[in-house]
Amino acid sequence: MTAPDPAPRPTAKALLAEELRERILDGDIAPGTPLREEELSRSHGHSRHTVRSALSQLAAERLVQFIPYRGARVADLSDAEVEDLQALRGALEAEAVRLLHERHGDAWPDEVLSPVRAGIDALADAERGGDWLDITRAHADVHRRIVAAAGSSRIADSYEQLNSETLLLLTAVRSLYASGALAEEHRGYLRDIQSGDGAVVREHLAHTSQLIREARRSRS
Amino acid sequence: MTAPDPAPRPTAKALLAEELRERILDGDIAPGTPLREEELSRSHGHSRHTVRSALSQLAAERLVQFIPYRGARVADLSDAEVEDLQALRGALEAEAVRLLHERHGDAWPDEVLSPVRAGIDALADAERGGDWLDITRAHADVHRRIVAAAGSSRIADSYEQLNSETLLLLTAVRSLYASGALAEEHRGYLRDIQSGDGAVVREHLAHTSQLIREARRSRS
DNA sequence: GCTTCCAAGATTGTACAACAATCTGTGAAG
DNA sequence: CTTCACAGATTGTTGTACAATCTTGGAAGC
Repeated sequence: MTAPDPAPRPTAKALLAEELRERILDGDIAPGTPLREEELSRSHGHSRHTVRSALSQLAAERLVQFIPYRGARVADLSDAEVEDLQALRGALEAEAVRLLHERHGDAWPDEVLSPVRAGIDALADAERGGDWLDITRAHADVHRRIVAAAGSSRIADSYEQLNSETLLLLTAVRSLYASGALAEEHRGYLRDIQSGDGAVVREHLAHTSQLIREARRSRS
Repeated sequence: MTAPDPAPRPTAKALLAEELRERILDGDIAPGTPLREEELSRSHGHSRHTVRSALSQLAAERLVQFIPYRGARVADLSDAEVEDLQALRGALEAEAVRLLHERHGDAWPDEVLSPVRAGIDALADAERGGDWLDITRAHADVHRRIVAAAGSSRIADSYEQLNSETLLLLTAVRSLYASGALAEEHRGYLRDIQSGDGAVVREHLAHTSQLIREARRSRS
């Protein structure tokens, strides 16, 4: 009996997509920037065909927008779309929390809480480190771990996608949290969601949305 | 001021994807069937490149599974994956219902209810017609309209995707509902969800899941 | 001066062909 | 009966070419 595909060899398309995704999420390529096939082809040493598949892969992940005969550009979300995105994230995270409560009641076991706590510890480290990108990713990771704990791989997958998009829209924002109190805030959040109440999730996200909105405003 | 892209001309890739999607959802091509690039290329008169992009588009929609060097085949969901899929659908529809309740209270206005009622009427027609495929699609459409009414295009999009997948897994099942009482059942459902209670949604979906599970069992 | 329209240039979409990389099945060797 | 190697099948990637479409700059008309 063999394990089911632990590591399917990466194709050139996948590698290229990975590299571009990385650069986009690092803010190396700003939202709205056109991604020219010919240019990427030259700079990355792949054929235009391969570039095209990598781009359409990223388009499927919504990191780039692809319009026929007009090419691909790094996605640039409107305020309304940001709002919508957060609503969707809320729906998934609230459902994850509800499932966890349904299964474990008001006091979740360590096997559930531990990974999340580890994520929060990593977030605390990142905050001490002070690098904004690290903090953002550590923050996203805390939420991802909460959703993953619910055990629905499908919900976790969808959430993962959205996380990626959220990271993207945060690239334009360089200093969301001045305080450095994120880790502490999330310890409280982890305590509160054990009630299984979706309203707690939505309130938390609404707070984040608010910060994002302000940050975007101050920068346009 | 021009309207924002009402109808971007369809590319060959999009047309081919559309055609394949249609055939897959109609049950014309059974789950598990391999989709050979060369063969599709010949039979549809497109280059292998075009076939490949169409296939990877469908893979992004999860209608086909794509494994490097092994090709694409029509997706075939395990029971666990079906369960997971329903959980995700539940999360989205419950959130849509919650949003609608938040906005409209316990008695939703006609502008919200009308499209859904129209969908239910269409479902009733389909039931009278007796064609199983029509019934399934009309049923899916009722739920889609409920989610769409919530006004979050992002949630609606995600739900649409899942609907497509659900339709796919139903292709293997030819007689879910013997009764022909679907339309009536959904009039009741539409009444009940106006309370905004997600539990109503989950219960309804659980019922559907149960039927799907039995139907799959009796056929393997 | 301003708008309208057209013609290059730029960019993407699709095709054909070829070869490399990888999987799969079949039969020989043990 | 199992293991292994090899040939055939299939996918991954590249190169090139051309068609389809968008974009831009400027000429013509008001």
